[in-house]
Amino acid sequence: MLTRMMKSADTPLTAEQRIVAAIRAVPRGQPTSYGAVARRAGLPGRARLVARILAHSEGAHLPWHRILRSDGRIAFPEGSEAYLEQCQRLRAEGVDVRNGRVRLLQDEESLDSAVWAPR
DNA sequence: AGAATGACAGGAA
DNA sequence: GTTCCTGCCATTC
Repeated sequence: MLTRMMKSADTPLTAEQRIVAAIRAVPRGQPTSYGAVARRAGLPGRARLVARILAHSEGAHLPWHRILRSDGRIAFPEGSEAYLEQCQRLRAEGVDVRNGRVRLLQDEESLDSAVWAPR
């Protein structure tokens, strides 16, 4: 009682904390979208908040490179420093990046469904 | 307070 | 498959 109040108690996580957690949960080699991260964090419609948090969280060691636009395209201007860095990091995880774009999985689509029902 | 901006999304064309 | 256009949300001018 007293002890649990002193620690972190039940302070509801802030929107930012939930989003950061959702970002950390994105598996290697399985990129997702800003909007999907927001939904998983329980904040539908706040894709732009996800983007803003990433932009301001340099040094937080987040897998920022796994977050793309809903259409699978890299969000940075083509050819920019960050763009190239993102391509290379994704490829390093085995992701097929073609022309600055990847194939995103649907929300309920798991990795093995993608493996066993490729298209 | 109103306008502009941004690592966006989804549907229309 | 595209690109284009409008809506969104939060912050900054």
